[in-house]
Amino acid sequence: MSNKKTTLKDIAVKLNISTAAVSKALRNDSRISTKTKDAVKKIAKDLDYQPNNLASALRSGKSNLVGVMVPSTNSSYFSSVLQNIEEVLNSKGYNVIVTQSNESYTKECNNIDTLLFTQVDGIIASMANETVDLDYFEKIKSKGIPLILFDRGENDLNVDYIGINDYDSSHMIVEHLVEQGRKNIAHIGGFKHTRIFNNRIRGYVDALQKHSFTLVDEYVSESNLTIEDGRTQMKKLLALKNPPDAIYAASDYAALGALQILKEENIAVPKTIALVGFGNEPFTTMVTPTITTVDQHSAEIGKLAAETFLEYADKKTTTQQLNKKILEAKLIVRESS
Amino acid sequence: MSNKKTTLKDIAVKLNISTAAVSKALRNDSRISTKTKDAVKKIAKDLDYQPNNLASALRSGKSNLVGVMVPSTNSSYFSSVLQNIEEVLNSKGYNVIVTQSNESYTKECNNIDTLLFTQVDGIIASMANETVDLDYFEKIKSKGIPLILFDRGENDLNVDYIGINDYDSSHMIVEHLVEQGRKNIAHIGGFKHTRIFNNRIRGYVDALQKHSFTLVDEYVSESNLTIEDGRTQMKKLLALKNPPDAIYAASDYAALGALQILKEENIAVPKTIALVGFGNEPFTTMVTPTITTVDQHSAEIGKLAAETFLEYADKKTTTQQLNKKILEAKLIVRESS
DNA sequence: TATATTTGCTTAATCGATTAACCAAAAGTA
DNA sequence: TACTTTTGGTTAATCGATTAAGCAAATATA
Repeated sequence: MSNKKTTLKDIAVKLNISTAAVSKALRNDSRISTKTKDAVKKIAKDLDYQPNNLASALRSGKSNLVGVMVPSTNSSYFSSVLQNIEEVLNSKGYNVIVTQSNESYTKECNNIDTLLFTQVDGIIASMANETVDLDYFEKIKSKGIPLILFDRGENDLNVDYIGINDYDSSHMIVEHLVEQGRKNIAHIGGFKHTRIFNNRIRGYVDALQKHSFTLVDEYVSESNLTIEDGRTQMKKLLALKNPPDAIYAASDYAALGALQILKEENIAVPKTIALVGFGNEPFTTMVTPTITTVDQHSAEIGKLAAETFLEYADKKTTTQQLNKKILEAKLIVRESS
Repeated sequence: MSNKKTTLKDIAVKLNISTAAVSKALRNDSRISTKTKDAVKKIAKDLDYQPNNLASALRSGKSNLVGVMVPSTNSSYFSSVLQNIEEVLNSKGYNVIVTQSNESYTKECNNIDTLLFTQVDGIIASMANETVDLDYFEKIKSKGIPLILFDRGENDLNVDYIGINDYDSSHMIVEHLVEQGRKNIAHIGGFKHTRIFNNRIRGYVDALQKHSFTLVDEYVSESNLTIEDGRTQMKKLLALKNPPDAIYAASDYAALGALQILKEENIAVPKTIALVGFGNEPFTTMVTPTITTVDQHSAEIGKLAAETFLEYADKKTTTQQLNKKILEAKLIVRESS
């Protein structure tokens, strides 16, 4: 019908008052009479008035938009984090813009530019695996926009970080496998330059040492931890003259790849080789055998990330520092170990 | 350092020219000298100037923001659609705001309000399962904002729609099962009030008729098609005095639930009972046996949805009508059938 | 009654980028 | 030389909502 958005002016003209009065009436300013307020609200409803966020955002310097950048929304972990961020922020009047980096540094830089261009009030991000150069993230800081990192973070940026204790998680896993009587534990790991994977590797190495196991170099690999990577690394491990009797993969996807190979080779899991993944992806309960894994408290992390942003939300100046909120991960033992 | 965003004015002051000149210089207006342009661009770069999108959006009436609403990002189908929408739109200078309805009608209404409030230039959506009332979607239309539906659409809204041919897909599946010698084919279906599920049910019924099979009422059920629903329905089917020898589930999740029960009951798949899902979720290749399913061309649908929006993007008036783009789904035969 | 206070608005400036309208100086043309 | 055209800008209005400042009328106070 009207095919045109209603503005404050439309209401003002209709009631023959100023737009200022209309604006105040809608925000329940005490200097506007109840009579006028009621009249304004009635017309507003009739005309289906909705405030133009762009205008108020421009005026107030606040867009009420928060940018979230994840490697991919297509993992139950990130999807759940996202959902919780959205929930918390929506309840506080913020909207969320989601962008995916697809683990690409270039895409990540573009996304950051996009978010800054859109005038977001803050950015919550988990870094791409290949990201090493932090210039683009520094750019966010230099514009005075609060930056909250989760999962894949970076100490050197000196901003807030929310994640689990990866180092301890590795200990937990190794401990568990040792308890099961395993002697030769291999680790299909992520790249060392990504802090969380580095921590998992360190945790693995130190836990072995704690139990006086010797570290076999061939037992540790670095990759992107995809299903395909899991398959490749598993094949390599089986080809060793002394193959391991337990595998700890730093992602459920890699664990799944490993499991596929083990099944193809008719190797009994967990009898001959035990398997542990990381991330508690839903498919770990769908396959046979179900895979032992580590839960990363995605919901909690999403909430904490959002709440951390909110702490900065109404301050005019932003000064951030390294402030870590670390949750304890939870080992979920299933059939594969 | 500066902790303050650079504006046109900052550049203008530095060069002692008007902001209008700066604006034109940056957009390569022919009425600005090369010398001035170069000077402006240099300062812009030095000060790390980034245009305030809110201001230009307000002025031009275009936010360059497109809202996307899906039931959930946590499915490979929606995630892939999303990724492709984003890709196409980003390349044309648009940003994407993603919201999830979690299959809730209330959340969907809130999301629509949010998107309208944010002044998006268009909305691409797939409806929640429980949505029956179309008032909120009508609201989008009445504001003159282009609306593109995909997957879960609705003819009565008279807007563009992109999806697969659900009716034909059911035929394909039944055809396939009949070829495998199956006589008693059950259907774990979605709710009839959702058009796509209704079409799948109709396709199933008509295909049975085509092969002169009698329709057994107990063989058809309606549910939300979650894993749990799949388990429940499968149990019911097994409890019948004449259980089916083939299951066609309208979602992979329901198919997975059914498979879990079949395995628990030690029923051979596909020997005793064949199983077909819908959606080609990655886990269908991860379980044992791998599940036969239907691919919905998520990437293609995402691209088409984005391109359809772009057709309206620069027109001042929007008049939409029912305009369907239907892709043929692809049957992917695997071990379960 | 005279002054102070409160009520209920209006006016005008502002946020930052864009653009129509305008103008002075330089260059071109007859 | 006298007029036209082009060049290279400037001024001011605009998008819609918000808000500081102002002001007249109504009400309260002494």
